[in-house]
Amino acid sequence: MARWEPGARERLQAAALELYAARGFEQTTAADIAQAAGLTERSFFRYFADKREVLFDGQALFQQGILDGVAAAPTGASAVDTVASGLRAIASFFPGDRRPYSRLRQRIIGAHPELQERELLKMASLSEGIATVLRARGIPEPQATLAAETGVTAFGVAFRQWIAEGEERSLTDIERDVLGELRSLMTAVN
Amino acid sequence: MARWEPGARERLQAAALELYAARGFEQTTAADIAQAAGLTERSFFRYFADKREVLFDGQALFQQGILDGVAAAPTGASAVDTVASGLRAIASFFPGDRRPYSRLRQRIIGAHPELQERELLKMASLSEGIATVLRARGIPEPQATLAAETGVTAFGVAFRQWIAEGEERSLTDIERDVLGELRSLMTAVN
DNA sequence: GTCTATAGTGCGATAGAC
DNA sequence: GTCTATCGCACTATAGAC
Repeated sequence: MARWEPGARERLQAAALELYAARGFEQTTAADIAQAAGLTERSFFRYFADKREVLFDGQALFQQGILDGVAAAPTGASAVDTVASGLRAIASFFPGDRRPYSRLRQRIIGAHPELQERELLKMASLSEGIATVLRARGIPEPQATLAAETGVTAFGVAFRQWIAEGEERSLTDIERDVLGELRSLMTAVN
Repeated sequence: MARWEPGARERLQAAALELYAARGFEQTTAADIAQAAGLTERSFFRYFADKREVLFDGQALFQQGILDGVAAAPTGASAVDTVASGLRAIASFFPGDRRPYSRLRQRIIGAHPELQERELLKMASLSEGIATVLRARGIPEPQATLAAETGVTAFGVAFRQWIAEGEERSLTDIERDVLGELRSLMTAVN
């Protein structure tokens, strides 16, 4: 038998999710998580910079998915349409069968301000990434930042709706509706 | 001479700002700040829940200022106009002579992800507060949340421009421009 | 005001894969 | 032998409990 089982990272993530859900974030020590994953506390911090980061490991992939979708928009598309292309692309990361997991994870994050902080930072980093792509496509400031942040806002609203109890529409459909609402909000004559 | 000088809270804030700017956030301990303010480490944590919070003491007033402005909008105004009323109201919190202070503070926050996290959480709380007022005024979801978050985005963009080097326009003027950009972004025909 | 748990870091040791 | 994952230990600082 090997000295260490493979998949330590995944075991740590799974254990953290479970323990955070069961006892809460603060009531769970890094040592608890490590032990549940068959490792020591020191190893936990080799994989994750801090106790929060263990819940955000998929972020890089998620962000790249959106950025690829943004880059795939036709040249000359408006800023908003370009960002919308990113949102459409990322919807495939959240198929219907992922809803229960997303719900659980979001419930944990929502219950702990420290975790919300981290999530907000990730979203801000995503906005900045999108704005950078937009600028590279010739969209000037402040339009690039406004379009990027507004798009991330729309994604957030759509995502929260997607994991709402009883919701059955796909994330793609919800995104489309939310973007429509946003357009009519801003164009209201009043 | 009094056993303790008045204004302990303010002295702690000033000392923290100075030390964070001089050596960085992580290189500054709570004890350092307390000592610079003539207090003990224990007292620091009596005033502020954690090392970050010392930079966000004005937040409650700031948030209330916006919410008052939102509440002051005429009944029946559109969601976006209602939020814009809040932004206009808060601009008076940032007169021209406050620019140097805001710049310094923002430079410190921008240099430290932990502080950005805290700021983002404060802004999220502000969004939620605005959305709550909008709902109370009869604006349904998801419009309330979209308008609130979009408004906070616009404020953020305007504020960052206001503290940019060389910028001399008032925050009010910049806000108006940013809101105009946002409107034309969303109404672009393309 | 003191006392304590825990987060998170630095560094050296070890044990297996190759 | 090298390389790398993991461990062990010492340590500081935060933050909360008493």
